[in-house]
Amino acid sequence: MTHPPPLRYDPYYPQPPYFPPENYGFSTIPTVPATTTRDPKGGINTLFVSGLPDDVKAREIHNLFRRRPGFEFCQLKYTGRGNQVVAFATFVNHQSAMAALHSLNGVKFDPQTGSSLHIELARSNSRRKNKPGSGPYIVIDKRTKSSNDAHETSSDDGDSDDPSRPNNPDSANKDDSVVEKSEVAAEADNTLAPETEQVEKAVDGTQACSTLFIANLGPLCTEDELKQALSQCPGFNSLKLRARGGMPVAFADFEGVEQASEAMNALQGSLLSSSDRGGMHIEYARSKMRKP
DNA sequence: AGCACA
Repeated sequence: MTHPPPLRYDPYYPQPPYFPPENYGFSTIPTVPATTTRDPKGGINTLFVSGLPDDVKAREIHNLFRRRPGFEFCQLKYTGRGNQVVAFATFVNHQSAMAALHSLNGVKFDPQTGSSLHIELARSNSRRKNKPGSGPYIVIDKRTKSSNDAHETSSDDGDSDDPSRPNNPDSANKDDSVVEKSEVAAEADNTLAPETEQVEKAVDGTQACSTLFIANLGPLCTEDELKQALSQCPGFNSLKLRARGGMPVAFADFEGVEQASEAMNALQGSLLSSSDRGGMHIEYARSKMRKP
């Protein structure tokens, strides 16, 4: 009920691609030397991701792809078109990129809002490597207010290292003010969102917390099976299972907010053997679990 | 939609 007004949400959405990801329409193309020209199609290892909520974090993109085989690195890009955000994920080869594409395309990224991912092959591969020491996430901010005067990696290659939207004539290759940020600075932008705070809030208004609230568990859910599911997440500390009325809920504590977010990402909607009402529903808890 | 333990 307290969803943010959808007024700022630009319903721009890339249309279905003109070209399917296979070689349809390429029958008349002469022999393509895989030398100097940019590899067409078959050599694309980078995915273009749209359909993201405007408050998506680079960390979330990273968590989305990090378990996919062959994943290398990803970028989050503020397009400057409203609050629209797109992402690029790069894999070791075309096959693993296609595998990730097929397994994640159309997946509901945010169960709260129902926004689902739209993934296509990018036009060109991302070239930026994830440099250690510069932060784990790469954020490209092309929003109108270029409040970042630092340009550490702005000109490390003359190529169009930035795969633009596959279907948008408006993809202007002006100047990529590429700044590697931490995730905190992502939405601290005074251009269009003056209401945003430094604290990270989920779409439903809940606040990020290192403890997770887990609901939609089956009535026969046991602490052990939940622990088993949670222990595959890094930073998992402890679990408390409480039966409220008939439906049990659980609280899972993590080392930090980031690990809790990763776990929520990894386990959201997943089924336990005791599940009888669909997958787990995970949110940030309203307060952190007391110290053990 | 449902959020406890101190």
